[in-house]
Amino acid sequence: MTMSTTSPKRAVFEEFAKTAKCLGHAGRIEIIELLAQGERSVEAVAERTGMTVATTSQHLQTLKRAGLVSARRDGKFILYSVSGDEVIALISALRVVTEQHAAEMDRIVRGYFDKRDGMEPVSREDLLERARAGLVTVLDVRPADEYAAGHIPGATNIPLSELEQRLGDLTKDREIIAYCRGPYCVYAFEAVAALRQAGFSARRLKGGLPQWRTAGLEISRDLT
Amino acid sequence: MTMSTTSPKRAVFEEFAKTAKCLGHAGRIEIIELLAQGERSVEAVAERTGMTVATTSQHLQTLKRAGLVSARRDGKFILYSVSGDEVIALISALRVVTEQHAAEMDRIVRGYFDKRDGMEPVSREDLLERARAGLVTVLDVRPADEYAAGHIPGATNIPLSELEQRLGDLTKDREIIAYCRGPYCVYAFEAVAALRQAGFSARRLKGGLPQWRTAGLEISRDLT
DNA sequence: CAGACATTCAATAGTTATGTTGAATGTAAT
DNA sequence: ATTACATTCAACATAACTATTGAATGTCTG
Repeated sequence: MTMSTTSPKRAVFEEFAKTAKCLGHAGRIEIIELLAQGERSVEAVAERTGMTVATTSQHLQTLKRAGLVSARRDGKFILYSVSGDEVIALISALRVVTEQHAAEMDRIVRGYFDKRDGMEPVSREDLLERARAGLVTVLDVRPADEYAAGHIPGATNIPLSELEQRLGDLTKDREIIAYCRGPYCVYAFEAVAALRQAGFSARRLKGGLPQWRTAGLEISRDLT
Repeated sequence: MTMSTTSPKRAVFEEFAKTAKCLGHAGRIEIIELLAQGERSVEAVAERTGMTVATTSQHLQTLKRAGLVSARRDGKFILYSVSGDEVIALISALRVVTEQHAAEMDRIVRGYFDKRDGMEPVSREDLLERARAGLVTVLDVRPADEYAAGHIPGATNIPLSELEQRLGDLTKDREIIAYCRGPYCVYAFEAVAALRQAGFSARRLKGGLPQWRTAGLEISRDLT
């Protein structure tokens, strides 16, 4: 029953492996997470990640070959972006598995950040209780239009793309709880990482707005 | 703003990359898909994949180190199994991205199998119509207990683990449409691949039983 | 305890990935 | 055209991964 090395089945697995191999490099994952926030030029990516332009370009081409990112030309620049939501779902799944299973993860995160709060998300019940008591800032990091279409009551909206510039809008007095679209969305993860690096105490809501809605909890809406 | 090479952010990405690197090898992906069907000994995996026992053992240890598979001792044997459903979701996400984006994929699959039908799933509507006309065999490849708890009317149940031995139960006269738990379940993919290799005409249902249920379609149940 | 067997370890050679260099495209302005 | 600039290419040294071999470990059976 065992086929030769070039059995069709093996060839298919080989393709899967090629995709995975692309993600087997910290720099490339960082690039994808960056591009998940919006399209960027090679130089912009290089600057943000600290890699040289040539190296960045090569990584971007590797990602493009695997179909994970797409490129378009705009004048002198070539703008890269992630190819689709499935790619975001993929690295989210990667994140979930890594966080669940790699015990080292916890040690690294806890070593650098606050001892008490790791990457564990906050439950909806906890959020409601503490928000009512005024103990936390609820932060919606989705784009403004999605926020307008419906958000958790009392939540502040700062899209992830503007977070860095608007850190001054936030207070360090209360813990910040960030949320985005759902368990397969990276925005909240990114926001928490950025906020902690900036000295804030931050965690993310378990799930996202769709799950909040499903749980039958209240939603605010901006009238147009 | 650019931190040194050992910034906490980079360290986190490094962990993600470690997990992904594990999947960057066709043999290891094949192992995971095998173990997704049930726990197996090193030798059993080696035999099925055609790798030597030593090589298989090393791959299994790599997977274990990354938390993707777990091991337990049973007498002389060490039985490996996937660590959890998140792992299955991860490789399913990998599969989705690869199938969507890697153009090569199609060429490989179409080259080996029937020209007309690739990997595109069959819609619920198509399935219903053609099943009523007696044009297709609907195949439920989930474990027997899940089948008993609810299945598509008229579906035949052959759990994936028994499929190879029970190929004789199926007819080559009609196309076979396989389904399992849902878009994040690998069973149907596996079944279609196996059936095609055995000379059957086979495709998979888009989604799975939960989606069927959600769409408000009829479900049969075995009485206990 | 001795033998059989499943699995793992250690060392090695061949292969592949990575990041750096400096040069080569290709596009937009002068 | 010529210049400036963003990106890519090509080639190399270094590092990491892979499969093989034969030996070592640990568990059951008689």
